[in-house]
Amino acid sequence: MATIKDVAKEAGVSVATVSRVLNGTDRVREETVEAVQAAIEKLNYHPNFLGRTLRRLETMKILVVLPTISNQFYSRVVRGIQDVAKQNGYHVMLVTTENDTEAETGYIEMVRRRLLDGIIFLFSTLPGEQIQRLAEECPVVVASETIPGISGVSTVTIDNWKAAYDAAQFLIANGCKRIAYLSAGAIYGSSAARGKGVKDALAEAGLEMPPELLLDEGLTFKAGKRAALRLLNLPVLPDAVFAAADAAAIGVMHTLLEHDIVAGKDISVMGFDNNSIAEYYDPPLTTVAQPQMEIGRKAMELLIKKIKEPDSAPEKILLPHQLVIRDSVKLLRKDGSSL
Amino acid sequence: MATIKDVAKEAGVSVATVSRVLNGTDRVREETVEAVQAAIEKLNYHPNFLGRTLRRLETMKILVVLPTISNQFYSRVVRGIQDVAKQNGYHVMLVTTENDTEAETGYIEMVRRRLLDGIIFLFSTLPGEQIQRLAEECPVVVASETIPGISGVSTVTIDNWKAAYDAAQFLIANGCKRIAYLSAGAIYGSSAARGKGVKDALAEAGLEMPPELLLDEGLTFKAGKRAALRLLNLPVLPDAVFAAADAAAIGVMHTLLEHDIVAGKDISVMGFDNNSIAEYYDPPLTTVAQPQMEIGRKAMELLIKKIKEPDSAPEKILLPHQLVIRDSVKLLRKDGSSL
DNA sequence: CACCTCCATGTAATCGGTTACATTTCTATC
DNA sequence: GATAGAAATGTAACCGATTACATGGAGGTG
Repeated sequence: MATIKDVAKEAGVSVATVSRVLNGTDRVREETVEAVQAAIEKLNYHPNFLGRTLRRLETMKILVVLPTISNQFYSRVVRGIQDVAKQNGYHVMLVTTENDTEAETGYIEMVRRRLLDGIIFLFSTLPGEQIQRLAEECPVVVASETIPGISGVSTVTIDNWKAAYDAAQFLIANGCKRIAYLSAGAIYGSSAARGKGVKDALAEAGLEMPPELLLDEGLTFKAGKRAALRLLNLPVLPDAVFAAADAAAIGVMHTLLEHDIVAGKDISVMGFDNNSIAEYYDPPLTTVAQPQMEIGRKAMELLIKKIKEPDSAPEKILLPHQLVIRDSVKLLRKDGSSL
Repeated sequence: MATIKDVAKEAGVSVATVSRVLNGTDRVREETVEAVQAAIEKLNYHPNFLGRTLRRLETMKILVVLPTISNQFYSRVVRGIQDVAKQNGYHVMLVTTENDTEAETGYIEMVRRRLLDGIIFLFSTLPGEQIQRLAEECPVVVASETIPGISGVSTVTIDNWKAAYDAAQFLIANGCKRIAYLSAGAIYGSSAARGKGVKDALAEAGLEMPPELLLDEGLTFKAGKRAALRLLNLPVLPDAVFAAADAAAIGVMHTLLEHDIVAGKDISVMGFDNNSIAEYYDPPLTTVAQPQMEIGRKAMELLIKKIKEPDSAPEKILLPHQLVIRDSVKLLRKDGSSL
């Protein structure tokens, strides 16, 4: 592996001159530039970033922490992050925690130890206080997900409570009285907020949420299938199932269909996120859309701001959500007479 | 940001002693260890990795290049990589190229410049020769995908030609004579190999592959839908559609169904990869399974070998594939009389 | 020709660690 | 109590770059 010294020797100049040619920071005579470039070419030299970043104390790299990569929702958020990152000359690296707290700790150490300029959490298995502490030392943004018990960290999310509240109200307006809610349990802060939104909407309509309709099997397709089986074992089926992710909602519809219960006709089903499968499944799924790209873009903008001005105050950004009405919810009045 | 010097001063020892405490490389008196640890605690010190790796010339980090993260296939391969990486103390970082050659070049520079110990390509937009050149300088493994025109680089794949050949033979054995093949065009080397497998199987049965049945719309759900529309515009529909990815096969089935053509009854459809949606779609999709986790594991093993012994010879590993027969292919003899 | 200026380049300090080697301190032995 | 050897710690070189400052030579001016 050639170093700057080898190049300098080869070209018959000092390392400083080579560095100047590499960075274009200072005037160098044309012939010298050519000699250096010839040496670089000949030795197939590539500057070692470590030396440079050690000196400059910035890496132009940021880290995004995801729960798992097999999720279309996150892939769109990441796209948004990458957009803004690219415009600003940053490289984006992704890591998945796969529920491995130890590994995640390793990754955040990389930020602490200045191997990366900042970090965006789209999820975390770590306790809020640890993230809080990290944020006091390094640029940190939390996006899409909320982490209980943190303040002083910039976040970009939708209003999960309101989104679920709106969804539940839509179901209630269409005659549903018993609404099951599928979540991923306590790991996801957003799940809890959404649960509360459903409960509050029900309460406002004078309804309640019996505990047997609160399922936290998880939010994958398979989890949806499991949840549906549990619902089928109940003495009476609920009027509606609201799942905190589209994949789970589709799992529910899939299993119900195996028992000849058709979503949109015999029962109402709603999802969350508006993945493309929601549009194409049969029946197309009514769901809550999040502005995924925009979440990513804003998160990266906040992170860059924090990198450039470490002392700037944290911001909490709420982006708008949207109900996407398709065919999986049984409408009370199809003619739209007074809905 | 505290440095090792600050800690040394605080603890009243030299930087060397602090370093020894941090790395446990040498004997240090118990009381000194405690004093240093107290200083570290007090200053909230975290060693800067750059200094260390600069000296040691290894980062214990590797990079995985993916086309996109919204693909379950890759997520399983990555899981396999992460398994082996973790056992060996490596951290795994992911980057997606999103068809951005320039960005990808940036990432491979990180490896060249020793910011990372090695790189696994699950895909690449770069010309084969560039990867070839990189592999001569740094540890590189190509997995799951093949890149045309490279030698001297370790690879882990299935036999894509044979897998497609087997799939086509299965279709032919079930009476299909006109088989459409959906691929992603020239970017993916595996697509081409699979195309050749189909063609060779057809040729062996005395059949041919008319050009209008060779579609390279891409391999997403939407691409499958587009391809189906093109097939529907043909004077006669093919007997079978073989897509080089499950998502595309399902897109095909989806659009055909909109025209009342039912896969498994009116037409045969096969996919590739055996994603979980293949199992749960209606009808469940007949497909070719790849040992995704194993591909990832083997790839990481090869990479570690290459990192430890840079001069070891490259290996080309072929892992077994498997036909997964479900209901999307119309079987000639349902009783199994002489299949 | 002396002197000043400017340009190109070299020298050496520096970033934050690690580590070979040197030095000091302690312990054991006679 | 002198001395050898081991243990603990310090000193300084080093990893590969960047960059402030020093230096030397060319060209211009009076």
